[in-house]
Amino acid sequence: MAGRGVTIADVAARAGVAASTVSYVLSGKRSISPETADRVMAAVADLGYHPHAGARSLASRRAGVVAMMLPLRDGMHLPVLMQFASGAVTEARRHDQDVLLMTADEGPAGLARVAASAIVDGLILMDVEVRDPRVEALRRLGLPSVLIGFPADAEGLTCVDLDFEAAGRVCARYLVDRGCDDIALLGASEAVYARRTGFAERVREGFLHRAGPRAEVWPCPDDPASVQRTVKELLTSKPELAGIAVHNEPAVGHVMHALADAGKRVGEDFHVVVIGPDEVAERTHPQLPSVLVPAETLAETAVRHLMRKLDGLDVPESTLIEPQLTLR
Amino acid sequence: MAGRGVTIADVAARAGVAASTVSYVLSGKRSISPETADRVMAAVADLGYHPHAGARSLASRRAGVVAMMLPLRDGMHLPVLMQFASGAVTEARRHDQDVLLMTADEGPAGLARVAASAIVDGLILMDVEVRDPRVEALRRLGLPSVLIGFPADAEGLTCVDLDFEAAGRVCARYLVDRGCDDIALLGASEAVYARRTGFAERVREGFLHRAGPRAEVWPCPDDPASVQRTVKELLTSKPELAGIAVHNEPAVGHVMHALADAGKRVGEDFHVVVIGPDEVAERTHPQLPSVLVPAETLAETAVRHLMRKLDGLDVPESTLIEPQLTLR
DNA sequence: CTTGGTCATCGAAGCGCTTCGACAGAGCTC
DNA sequence: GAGCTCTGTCGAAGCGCTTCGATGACCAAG
Repeated sequence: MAGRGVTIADVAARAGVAASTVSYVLSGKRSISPETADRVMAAVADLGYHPHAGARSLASRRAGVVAMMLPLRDGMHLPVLMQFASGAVTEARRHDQDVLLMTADEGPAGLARVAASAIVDGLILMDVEVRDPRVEALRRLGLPSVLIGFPADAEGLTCVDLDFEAAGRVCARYLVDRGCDDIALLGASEAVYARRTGFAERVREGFLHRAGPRAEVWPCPDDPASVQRTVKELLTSKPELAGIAVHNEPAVGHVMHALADAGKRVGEDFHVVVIGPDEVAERTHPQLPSVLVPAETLAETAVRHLMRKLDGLDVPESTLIEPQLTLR
Repeated sequence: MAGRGVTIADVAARAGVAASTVSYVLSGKRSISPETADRVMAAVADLGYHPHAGARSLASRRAGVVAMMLPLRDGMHLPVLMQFASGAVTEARRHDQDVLLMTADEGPAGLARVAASAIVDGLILMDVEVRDPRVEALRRLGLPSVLIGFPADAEGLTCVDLDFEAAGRVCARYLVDRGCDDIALLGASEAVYARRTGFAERVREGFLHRAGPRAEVWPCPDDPASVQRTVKELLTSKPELAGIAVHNEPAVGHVMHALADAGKRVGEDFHVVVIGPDEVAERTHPQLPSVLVPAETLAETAVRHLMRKLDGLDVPESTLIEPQLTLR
């Protein structure tokens, strides 16, 4: 069936038209009579014709492929990345595009390569950091792109991310709604802030904004001992503390232990809410409510924005995805 | 710098040679004098030239891209998939190839599409099942490919997978070496067997082969209650039981609880070894030794085999990766 | 000195597609 | 019924590369 090397000429011959007519039927760029179009489509189906991607890209200067650069090396939470990749591919296919997978370690040179070789039409850059050398390269290359995350200078770029400030607000509200007056946000470790300033601050602002005057924010390292100590100090300094939001993935388990040690019964006389992946919140006992990074939604939004850019439409420079609180 | 649209003609002009000469310098397919080659390479560097992927693919009938079809939808352990993807991209880049990401839900039609459009030269199919419609499509299309996993009829295909029989042996040996006489393998739930018969049996055979006559294999569902019951029955039926291997990811945590309830102190008077991802074995207390699916190695091997096939070299039809036991 | 053989390079053809301009024929208008 | 404008279709050019055959330069052998 779908023979090797069915060309547009074969389709044209079978339908009794010129190759250009086949092209126009397929692209819809000129009006074609319904009868001709039907015959062409029938020939396409009969022969199992698919345009040669290289030829198409050469002639039309559109590859039909977008690149996705993921930080595969370290750091990011693997399942989240996978969800992201999955969402991006699915959405891209809806637009008849394929997705080329790149790793962040190819860096700016990798971007230059794909741009110059015209192997992709555009690019989605995952996990953008505040000072990211790739961003500068992107500007220079003029390759249409969408970033996940916000670099220091986002001027002229299209960025998508979770609305972390809203996430902070949502967590505060969750605790307040449960009658907690004294609450705290247990923040991330220094390492995280170092890489991506901004997003931690935004959580904190959202949290404080929505919480009462007796809310506090405590930074927190993530090794067991430090968490234990931090929680103990926190409880001592605020004896009325009734709820905390944890924005520090690796610390969540330790926090739960520390609270148990202090005699707090989470879910009853004490409330905890997590900002992080589902797995983290599900692994505790009891399971915790959480606000997660909505990887699929981010990916879909990013792809959709990129498609619009490729079509010459405009898109907002900055898009913030509304956080969702999952109760458990 | 890397201007938009630097062509081979630009490079040729700058180096004072014909375009074909540039091509030959770059591909090494004809001998070129060192002086000329140097001049050409200098021009390439100066102009930031990268060949147009589409043009190259059209002229040479080689896209320089391989597809990787992942089961993004469900089932498989996400982190493992991600490691796999990462390993594949890294290895592919070493061979100057890019990787196109596809999802398994495109099915046979997706394979037909990428084959006919010549967008990729070859394909890596992840998580192949015993009866997999994609395998048939693959045969029909004649697209060079490497499968991860073994379908029912692997004749003429190139397959790579973990050597599950060896994994079973390794686990048995671990327990035997620790002086356990009575040991058991706690197997997977029915659902897993239904999809991919074969690999569970192989673990079992390896286990029994290496273990003493008093070893047993117990199948086990993975909900908490069933695990609890299964473990209890197991301990009753074999009072001398001193170690078990668990080949059932979701059950591991429950097994540990059941053992604790029964008064067994794992790591001291009782031994447990896991066949599964690192995360599963690290999440328990104490952490357990485990044999993991070596995703990166599998990916690298698969890509390497595919490259050889694309170069017309031959590769073994079946490759089994040696399992590694990680002590903790 | 011819002849034959390498070696390094060139020019042209062609890969399969899109796109542009051209052009018949149909349907208007006046 | 002459002059329009539209519509639907065709043919040819050209996208940037690889590859094949040809060619000149040079050298060794006869």
